[in-house]
Amino acid sequence: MKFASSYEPNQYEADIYGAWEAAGIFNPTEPTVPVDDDGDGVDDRETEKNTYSIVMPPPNANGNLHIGHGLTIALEDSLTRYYRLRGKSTWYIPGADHAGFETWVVYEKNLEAQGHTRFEYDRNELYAKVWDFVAEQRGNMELQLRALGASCSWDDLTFTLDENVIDRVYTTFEKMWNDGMIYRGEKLVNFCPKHQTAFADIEVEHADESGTLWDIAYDDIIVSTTRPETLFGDVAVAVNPDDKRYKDRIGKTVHLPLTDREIPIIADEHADPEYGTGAVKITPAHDFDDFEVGERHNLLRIKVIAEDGTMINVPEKYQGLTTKECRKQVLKDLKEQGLLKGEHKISHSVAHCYKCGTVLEPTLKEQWFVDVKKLAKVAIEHLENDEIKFYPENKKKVLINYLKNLKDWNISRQIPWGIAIPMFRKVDDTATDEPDWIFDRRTNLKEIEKAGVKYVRDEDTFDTWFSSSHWPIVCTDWTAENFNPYYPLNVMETGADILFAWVARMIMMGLYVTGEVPFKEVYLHGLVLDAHGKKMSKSKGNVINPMDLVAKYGSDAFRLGILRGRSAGMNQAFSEQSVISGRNLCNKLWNISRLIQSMADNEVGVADDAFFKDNGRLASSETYIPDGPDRFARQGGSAGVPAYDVEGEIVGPEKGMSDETHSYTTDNMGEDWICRELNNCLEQVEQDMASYRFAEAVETLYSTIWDKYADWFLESQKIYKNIPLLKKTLETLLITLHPFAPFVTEAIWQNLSWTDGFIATAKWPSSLKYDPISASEFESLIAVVQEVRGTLQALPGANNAKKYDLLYDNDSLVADNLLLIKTLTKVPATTALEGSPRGLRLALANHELYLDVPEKVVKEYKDALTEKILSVGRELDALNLRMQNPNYVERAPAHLVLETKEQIKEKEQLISRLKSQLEVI
RNA sequence: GGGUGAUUAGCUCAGUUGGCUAGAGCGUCUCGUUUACACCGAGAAGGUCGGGGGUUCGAGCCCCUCAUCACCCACCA
Repeated sequence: MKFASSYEPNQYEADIYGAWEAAGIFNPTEPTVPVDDDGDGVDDRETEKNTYSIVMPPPNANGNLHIGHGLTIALEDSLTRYYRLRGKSTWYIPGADHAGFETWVVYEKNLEAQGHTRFEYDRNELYAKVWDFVAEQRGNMELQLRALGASCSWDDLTFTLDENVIDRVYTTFEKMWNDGMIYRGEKLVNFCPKHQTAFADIEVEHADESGTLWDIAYDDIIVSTTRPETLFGDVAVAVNPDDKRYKDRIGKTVHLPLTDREIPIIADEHADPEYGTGAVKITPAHDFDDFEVGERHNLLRIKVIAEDGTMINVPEKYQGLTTKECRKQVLKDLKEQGLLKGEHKISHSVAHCYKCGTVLEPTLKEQWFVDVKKLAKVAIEHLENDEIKFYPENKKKVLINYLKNLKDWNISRQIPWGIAIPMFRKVDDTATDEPDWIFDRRTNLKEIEKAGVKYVRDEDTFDTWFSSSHWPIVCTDWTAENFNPYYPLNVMETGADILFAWVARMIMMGLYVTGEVPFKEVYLHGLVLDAHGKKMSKSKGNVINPMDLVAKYGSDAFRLGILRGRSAGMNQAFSEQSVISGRNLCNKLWNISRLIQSMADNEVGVADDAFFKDNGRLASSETYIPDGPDRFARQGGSAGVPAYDVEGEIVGPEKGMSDETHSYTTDNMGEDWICRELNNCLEQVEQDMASYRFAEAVETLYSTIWDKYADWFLESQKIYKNIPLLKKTLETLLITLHPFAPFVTEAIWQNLSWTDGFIATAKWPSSLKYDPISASEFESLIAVVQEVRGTLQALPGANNAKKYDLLYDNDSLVADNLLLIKTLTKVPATTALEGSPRGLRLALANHELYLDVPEKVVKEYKDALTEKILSVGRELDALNLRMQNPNYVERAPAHLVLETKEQIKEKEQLISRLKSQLEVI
């Protein structure tokens, strides 16, 4: 007997994971390479796949997992294990992210701490340094994934800087370049002066801040600005074409303060007559709106702020100042000249670097852009064609809406840690016929030569989303030539917060590269918030480390807990209580198994159980038969009735069903009932998994295991001991729970004396056979037991259960199950009533049951009885009211009306019985 | 300004196409140490489902409206 009295996860988890991994059960069974048995050079496989593929959103290679990863793994691994048990060739592909910018920020901080800067090294040196830095840290997160039980195929781990990834990205880029979808443009980009890199729009964080709006006189026209220092870059003043105040001035010029330049007054819709003075200065090189105005009016772009945040192209006096210093100086000078006409406090939103919080500077830069129009259009078509199903559903609409308004995508980043952009610029001016830029994969070289012309490498790297958008393609090793049963993926599971950044781009890229959508379904999870529903953040100090929880309560408890109460796309608070409840369930299941194992150990023989004989594990002797008539008590049947299938049809004349694992029969109501409940549970879990309702699946399992299996079935089996059925039903529960709680179910499986192999690769259970009539009669018995218990506890005094006998009269359900009822209610005796009724009648419509309580106690119970009659009366009134409504009788479904009628009859009967009891008192 | 979601028990949340007395976990209260489990067992209290209106025989669920909260996108000279 190996079962300890409680389940200690730490004793098992690491060993179990190690055993799984060593056995290679996480690897897919269906090959990715073509199968060509007949040698005709064509892949023999059908296109219909018996595969299940899912990729892991790659966690940062050199980081630790946070609670969001914990949720991710709980979701993805539950799916993976579920489909593995369902017999699919399952491929859960793990990944590690070089996390371009994130890692770079951490590394640069390190570098600075050592008194160095990035400018001391060239790109190749920096790349190598970061590579080593990451290599040192790497492995932590992979260990943590194992601790969470992720059943991923480790041999196939994909790192975002793997050669095949870079290869694929270059191939796509080349294709886009040739298709004319890549262009180099000088545009305004959000630039972080601290990190010296540009961002995509999507990476920018906006925050409302208070600022100052200054009114400055450009001759007689007053303009308002929050950034006076940019006035040196002004090239026009814009007014609204409909603004009567300035109508006559359009086309004229004004003098730009602090300079000797004249700038034109132009008419543009951008100027809002309602805002400020209605006149706005135009600085195309340093403001997004002004950039567009500049494009419309063909204005010059004068860059006055350098990338390091200092002033350039300005009068000597201001040259080299930081923007902050310059603003101060400009304001001072304007004031002195009497040109500063006013200032107002305003609130406006300011763009910040999402990493360091520095205010981003709109900066004119030459960058590589992807023309996304075609990509977005194709993606929208496929989305509208319903080729991808979204959970939650509404995200599809949100995504389409985003794609419709998508602007060209800046893919250049000025960070060494990333995939180099494979473009080279011509330096040899003499070869004027050659294009200025050429594509070449030799990015390890600073300089290349082609047809006698020299080119130098672009020093930028790709936006990580450009390469990540290939994730389903590179992870599954998709190629144009071969059939790949794993592409498209069955599902893409990831955070709702990266719907635009990642999911949208994977769809566009998948379609562009493969012509197919990259996945069939998308499940998006929300944020895991702290216990009070607040975002977790380091600064708030409310971050919860998933590894702490795993260490404290076990991996399964964490998984069960984090899945509980969570639904697709919703941000939801994390509750440690749920984890504790998960831990309790694991322990409960452990003890259930312990009990069943001990029953099996003490079992004294099941003659026809071939399985055990074959295994030679069991010493046979006699069947245990308890006292009393209970052994084969089944209403409407007797021992050895034929087995029934789910619909209640007799499927075989013989007692006993042959099953792959065990022969079992159901011999009493409780056994039929638990089979029915387990079938319901199975069906429910299957439906829930198909529709990604993880929390509901867990909930169903929890209540089936605890409230049904343990509380009623196992309690009843303390009398009956139907060992083959106990084994069969336990296995059913274990396998069904395995996707969510892999460790404890495996630990039990390995401890049970009769099981073989790993539960992780067991066969998903099929439904159990039972007698449905008998099953529903067990519910009557439950109702009887509950009424007895409830009444006993409501009686005055303590320990009533042990004081009063239960009397029954003319009640076959009770008469046939005396021992069971006695055991479950703990009454001292269950006795047939002789003579006239006495004691307290139980509030059950269809049963003649009394508690043998003395007169005095019955009288003390009078108030409770009166209250009971009143409450049943209220229910009866509601039912009668319903029946009195002719529309209900006519229009509601017949079965509902019938049900109502029956209920009325039942309540009336109950009331009359209780009333007669009251009269006696 | 555009959009999305939320509002159900003390707390965190379920509640699939409308159907009977709205559920769970944790918490609270009462009782119980019967050798599977105190990480336990039995019982109980606790909700006019954010407000208002509508459709329907019937609304937590559908429609309209208001309120509050959260998030996303755009803009803010």
